[in-house]
Amino acid sequence: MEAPTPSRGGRPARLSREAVVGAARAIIERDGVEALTMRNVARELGSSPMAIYRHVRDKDDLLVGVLDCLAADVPRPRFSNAPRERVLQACRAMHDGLAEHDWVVDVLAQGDLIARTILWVTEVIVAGLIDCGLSERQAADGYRAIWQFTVGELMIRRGLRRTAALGRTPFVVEVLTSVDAQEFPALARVAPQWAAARERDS
Amino acid sequence: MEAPTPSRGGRPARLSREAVVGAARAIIERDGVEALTMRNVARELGSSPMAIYRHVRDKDDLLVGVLDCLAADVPRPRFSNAPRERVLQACRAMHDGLAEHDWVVDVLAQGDLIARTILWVTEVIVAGLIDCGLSERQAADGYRAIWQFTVGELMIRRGLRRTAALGRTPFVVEVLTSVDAQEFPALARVAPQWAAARERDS
DNA sequence: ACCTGAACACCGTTCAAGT
DNA sequence: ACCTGAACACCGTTCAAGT
Repeated sequence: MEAPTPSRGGRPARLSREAVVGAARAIIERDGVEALTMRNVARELGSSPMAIYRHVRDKDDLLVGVLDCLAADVPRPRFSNAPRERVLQACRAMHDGLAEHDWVVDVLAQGDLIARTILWVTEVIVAGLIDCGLSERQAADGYRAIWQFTVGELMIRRGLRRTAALGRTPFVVEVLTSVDAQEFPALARVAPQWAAARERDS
Repeated sequence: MEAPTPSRGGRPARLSREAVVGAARAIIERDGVEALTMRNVARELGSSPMAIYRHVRDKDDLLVGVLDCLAADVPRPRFSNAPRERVLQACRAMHDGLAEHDWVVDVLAQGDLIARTILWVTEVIVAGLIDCGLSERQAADGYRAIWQFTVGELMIRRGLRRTAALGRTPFVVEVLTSVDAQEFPALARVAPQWAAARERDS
């Protein structure tokens, strides 16, 4: 999984999976996910596009690599003694870790992925829920709900960021605030509330 | 917005926005979103790729068109008298309407979008929440939470479907069930629970 | 063993020209 | 006014060849 082979003889490797993933991450953080192309990674490394395929199976594999090395950077908080508080801390760590790089939802949308390097968060959450008195089944369901909520939040936040980056007022806000009071009285009443888009955890 | 112009003289139109959107929808439902290319739409209509741009601004605009005509098909349930029940009915309508075409999360991930033809669902939910005694602010927040939860569910479901379509067991399930009991005791305990992936509403 | 160059089969979109 | 053809600037990836 790390080096392609123990490298017995032959031409010495100039690239490595680590280097390729690193270059990909640099590109994403500098120019956004949409700038991540195999050809750009190659340019970043000063090599031909095809050299990359020696160290990474395909673009998806590369993306998982970046995801994994990102997850490794999520800071591990000093956990409280109270189980309930511990769960919240872990949720916050997960949420903040992901929110920092909101492009991950693009990857998440692609397929079901999980970074092994972040399993400790899952462990803390599930353990905390059990310590709160939940059954194993309830804990599993609880984790699923938390994950679902988090993914939803990331996705919405990303959409809003995108249009914000374009300098336009979000399409959703525009539609919801300019609603016809005759047709949609309740929506018209709450219209002023939408602008106050705050951020919260689970 | 509908026809490009009232069409005063000149060459008669063979295509229309309606036809283009219809072809796009047919392609998506037959072959999946990844098959939706401008060139494929053109082929479906027996025209040149560029003819399409006369009726649709760009690919995003086309996608919004499909989304809108899909939303128009969401059936409107006979609503209960109890406000709480009404909210649940509307949530279910929204969820089921979206779940039927799970590719919409791809579009949602692209940017913040909303189909005007489905605002009635939003109206019912917000009105119902207010009737339940929530303040306008609470109702707005409540709707946001429901939407977030729904989007998260769709996204996860889509990821699982994708890998299921490939015939593989989901990556997430694989990782979570093969976890090291030493390192992650709580995860090992709940491991048997993950397989039972059921479906629920908010 | 590792890397390169040329090539394949695609994209979305612009632009000038036809009818 | 509507449509077409050719072209541009891209993609990810395969394959045969170089070192």
